[in-house]
Parts: sequence; C-alpha cells; structure tokens
Amino acid sequence: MVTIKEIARLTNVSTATVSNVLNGKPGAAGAAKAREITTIAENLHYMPNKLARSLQQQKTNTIGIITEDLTVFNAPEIVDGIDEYCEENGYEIILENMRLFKRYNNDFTDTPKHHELLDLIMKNMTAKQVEGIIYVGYHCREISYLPSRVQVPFVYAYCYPKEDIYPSVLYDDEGAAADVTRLLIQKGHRRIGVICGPAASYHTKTRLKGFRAAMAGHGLKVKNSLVVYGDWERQSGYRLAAGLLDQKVTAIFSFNDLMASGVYEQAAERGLRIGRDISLFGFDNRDTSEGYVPSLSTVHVPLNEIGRRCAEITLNQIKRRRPAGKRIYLPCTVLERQSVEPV
Amino acid sequence: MVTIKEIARLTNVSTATVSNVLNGKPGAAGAAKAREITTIAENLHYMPNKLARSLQQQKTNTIGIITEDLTVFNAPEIVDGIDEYCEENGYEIILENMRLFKRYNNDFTDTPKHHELLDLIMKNMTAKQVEGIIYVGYHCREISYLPSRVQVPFVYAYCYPKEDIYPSVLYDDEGAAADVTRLLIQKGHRRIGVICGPAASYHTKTRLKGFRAAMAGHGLKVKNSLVVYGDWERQSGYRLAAGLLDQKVTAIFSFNDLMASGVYEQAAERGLRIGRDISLFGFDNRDTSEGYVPSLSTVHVPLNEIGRRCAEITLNQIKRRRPAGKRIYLPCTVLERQSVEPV
DNA sequence: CTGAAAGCGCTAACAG
DNA sequence: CTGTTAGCGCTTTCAG
Repeated sequence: MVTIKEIARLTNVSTATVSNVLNGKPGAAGAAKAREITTIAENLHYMPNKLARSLQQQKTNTIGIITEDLTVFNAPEIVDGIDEYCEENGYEIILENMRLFKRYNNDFTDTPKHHELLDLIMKNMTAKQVEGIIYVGYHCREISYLPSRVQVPFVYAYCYPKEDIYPSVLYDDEGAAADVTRLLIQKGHRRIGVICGPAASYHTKTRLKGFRAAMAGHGLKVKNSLVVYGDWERQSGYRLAAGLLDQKVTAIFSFNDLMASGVYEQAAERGLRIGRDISLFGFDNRDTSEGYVPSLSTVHVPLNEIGRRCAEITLNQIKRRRPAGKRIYLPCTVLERQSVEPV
Repeated sequence: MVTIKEIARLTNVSTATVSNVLNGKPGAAGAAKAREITTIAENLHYMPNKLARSLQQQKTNTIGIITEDLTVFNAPEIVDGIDEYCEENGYEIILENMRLFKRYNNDFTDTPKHHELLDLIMKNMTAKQVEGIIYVGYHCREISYLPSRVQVPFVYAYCYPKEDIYPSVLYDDEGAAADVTRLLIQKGHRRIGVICGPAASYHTKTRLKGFRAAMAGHGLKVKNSLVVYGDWERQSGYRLAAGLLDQKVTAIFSFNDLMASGVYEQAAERGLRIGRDISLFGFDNRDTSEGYVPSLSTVHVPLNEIGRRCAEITLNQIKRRRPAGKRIYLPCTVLERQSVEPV
C-alpha cells in the first residue's frame, strides 16, 4: 500500500503538501510540482487510507444498519433505500444482521437474549464510530427492549419503539385498508370477506381498523363471520376462502398477497373465476402478484421510501438540522388490477 | 467518547498499561491497579476506537461484499450466509450495492458504465482496507468485465469470471435437473414437458443439459415440441402450460417456481389436478412453493451455503491457508412434495 | 511489574 | 506559496 509519505519522499516535498495537492487545496504547490505529485500518485495507484483519514478528522461518514433479519422479504428493499439515500449524500453503510429468524427458530419474542445481542451489536457499531444507526424490523410492531446506551441518532424502520423515544418510519396500513375497502364498495360490493393475519398482529389490527372505518363510513355493517384469521401463508388463504365463498361474498380482501394466491386456488377448484365471479384484493404487492392470472389488485407498500426516509432523518439529525420527529406513516399505493370488477 | 488516555489520567498510569490491562495481557499491572482500571473503564463505558486500533494493527478484520442488486431474491440469502460465516470467524462485513436493476432499467448488459461503477466501488473498499471482497451476482452468468486492480482476495458468488481468474461458487444446475428428470422417469413419466427460461440464459442451458442427459441415460428421446421457453414469470408458465397439456404430457418440469405457479392456474382451469392428473416440478424452492396446493416439488438451491463457502474461501486466502480454487459447484437438494405422483 | 516513546496514515494550524 | 509540527486513539517495543 503506497502512502502519502512515500509520495512525499519521491517528490521531495512534505506529506502535508502532498495531502493538500491531492485534496485539491488551491495554491498548495506550484503548478509544476502539483502536476508532478498527482502524476506520481496516479502511477503508483495511491489510495488514501480512510481509516487514517477518519481517525484524524473524527468523522467516518458512515451509518450503521441493524436488520432483525435480512432474509425476510421487506428488509432488502428497505436497506436498498437507505443505501441509495446515503450514497446520494456521501455516506456509507455498515450492516449487521441479527438473523433473528434463524437464531430463534422463527418463533422468538422480545427476549433478554435478543436484548443482549442488540447491545453487543450497538457496542460494536459505536466502536466503529458510526454517526447514526437505523434499526430495520422484520415485521411491524412495537419494540419494547431498547438499546441501552445510544450515543448517535437512532431511527427505527418498519417498527417503532415504546413511547416513541426515537423516531420511526412505517407505512399507513390503516389508510390503505380503508382505501381498498372504499374502492370495493364503490364497485358495488357489499358482502366483503376479509382474510386477516393472526389476530394479534399489528398489521391485522390496523388494517382491520381501516376496513371497519370505511365500512362504517358507508353505513355498512361488518358481519363477524366474514372476518377470518389466517397465518399469512398461502395455505390459510386457500382454506379460509372456502368458508367465505360458501357465504356468497362478492369480494375478498386478503391482508397479504400470499393468502390471496390461495384464494385463486380455491376459486379455480370451484370453477369460479377471479375478477369475473369474485373480486379479490391482496396486500404487499409482492413481485409475483402482477403475474397472477388475472393479475392481483393489491397495495404497494413503500419499503424503499421507508429506507430513504429513515436515512434522511438520520443524516439530518447528524447534521443537527432538525429535531427528532416522532412516528411517520408513509402512504401506500392502491394498485387496481384485473382481479377486481364491479358487482 | 472516553478514550484510553482519559482512563490513564484518572488511574495515574500510562496509556500503555491501560491498554494492556484492558486487553487482558497477563501481568500488565498489579491486581489492585488492574481492577481499578477495569472498573473505571466499565463505569465510563469505555469503548475502544476500532479505527485507531485497525490503523495501528494494520488489520481491519473486515471483508467487503459487492452485490449486483440486493433486492433480487437470491442476494439476501447469500449475503446472510457470508455474514454468518464471518461472524463465526471474527470478521465483519461492509456492503456495497450496485443496484444494477434500478440503475439500468432491468435490461442492462455488461457495459463500460458498469465496469466504471465496479472500479469505483473497488477503490472505495480498498481505501477502507478490507481484507477480501466477495462479488455477488444477481443471476448466474459469466462476468466479462473484471475489476481492474485487485489487491486482496476476490471471490465470486453466483456467477463466475472469464477464464476463472478468481474462484467462484455456484450451484450444480445440471446435476439437479438430471436428478429431477430421473425421479420423474422412475415414477413412470415418459412424456415430460419442460418449461425453460429464456434460451440464452445460463440456467436454461445447464438445466436443459442435465435434463437431456438424464433422458438419454434412460434411452428416451426428447421431443422438441415439449421443450418450450418462457421468461421466468408466472404468466409465461400459465401460457406455455396450455400447449404442453394439449400435447398430453404427464409431467411438467418448470425451470422455476414462478412459472410452475402459472401451471397450477392453467391446470385448474382445465379441471386437472396437479399431483393427481399431472405431475409438476419447479426449481428454486421459493418460500411460497411449499404453500401451493398441493405443495410443489422443487429444487432447493444452496444460497446460504454459497455465501458461507465464499466467505470460507476468502478468509482462507486471507490467512494464506490454501491456494485459490477454481469454480465450485455446490449440490442442490431435490424436494419431492405432493405435486408429483407415479403415472 | 510499569511507563516512555514511537508510530500506524492522514490532515489542520500555523509559521516562514 | 511551502513546510514544520502536532496529534487523532491505539498498541507495541523496550528500557527501567
């Protein structure tokens, strides 16, 4: 690794001069000398050591991302958004993946062990002098264990901390569900079946709230038997659709695309055609949903935008530009495709 | 940020002693003094500055990961595998995402622009003193633009360089396709339809090779009209299945799960039941495939393992334990589920 | 057992 | 316009 010192030696100037020239300081050296320095640096493929620079400047231009689990479908897109924003603003990222799914066999809850792991990661990131940290949840919920000692701006993506001690960015589940419901109502649907996730889930609760609000807004009653609870998997959509179809619903609102795909299956077996005989809405806009036949109407969730926004908040806080906000809900986009028709 | 100097001042010893005590050097100080130092450090939440340490030790214990696109389905799992192995071995990762999909509107090819971007990233990583770099492709193929100046071990995941200049880890497409084909043949299937990806795709070519080899191995001829080409999307599976079913195939081997899901649709519309009336195999083991009804037989590709293996090779090279290998093909696992039955 | 001194690669402040 | 000096936080001889 060729250093600044080496170049200084070869060009008979001080390291300071080399540094100044290479950093484009005006008038750091005479034109001839300056050219000599840059040429030599070029030829030797000189590359500044960022460790040394950061140490001396007391600034790393780096933020840390902690993912609860990078392999869960929403995480990469959020990370991508963070990365994008950071790149545009001269920041870099380091990544720590907690791997919660694999570590705890998919059924962990917020355990002390989890808390310990978080603290360890926080320590490590602090040691690496990150200037801010973004915590990416693997599913939306309130996080009750908070990091112990936070010395830099800390922002939650896709989850939020108890009592909103730190800012967080989520999306507007409730509004999106209400939008979908209103759209179905406008198309003349009255008997709308709802396939929720588990009753305890944040997403289930907020989306259901939006659904009920929209129904009430149109003076429609919600029949309890038309609201059923699955487990987010395709299988449960397939199974639960049977009961709803038996009850002659004209539309089904599935709280995710996976369960909606099970509805296609169930409908096909009964000789019902989605879009024609029954309308269907999903949620998530998984990359496969557009390819369904007919294409699935669904809700696009702004994952990339969540990432970008978190990064923006973090960088703003680093620059002390703005005080920390609270919880931010980004709007979703309702995508009407062929699986929905008027009654 | 409390430093070693601060602690030295408070405990009336030199920074060297503090450092030695905190790093557990035997006999660095008297027992009492040592305890005092550790206590103070604890209370002040002292945290070593890794930048400084790395600079002085000329060692970062960090490797870089370059993803072509983190949001493509295989990338997170590979990154996860790398991360896992590194964590187990005391290494950390920094991530750079090229975002090729978004940058080039999904239809980039290996352009000069791409090459430039790669060099920029390489430079940056080198500046950060990574000890090795893993390049994660977004789909399997030969990469023709190589990084210009590589100063550390460099390993390809899920793609491979021209002339195998650097080691690479992929999976055994050909063998897996042959395994699937043999399994179908053993179940008595003779008229097997194949839904490939685009003809030019590496995956299409190698899997087709495996398919043909297995057929030939059993003295079976491959009818050209039974080998059709899609675009990896569900739609094309739906469409192409029609032609194959018209030709009375008893089994369909779809080269990915997405297109296989289209086959379910087509079959359902014709009143055919997958598993009973027609057997179906996918490829990729996408997380949704198990939830299909009936569950889809498919091929699990060892993405996590690819990541782990790449990390292993990289760390071994860093420690100069082994010479660089060539291309490594990891075995896939055939998952037989309910979508396959004997004729 | 303990500490002074040197130095990793770089930049900022200041003096000539 | 140019160079000297000092120091970021840490570890590592090596001398006491």
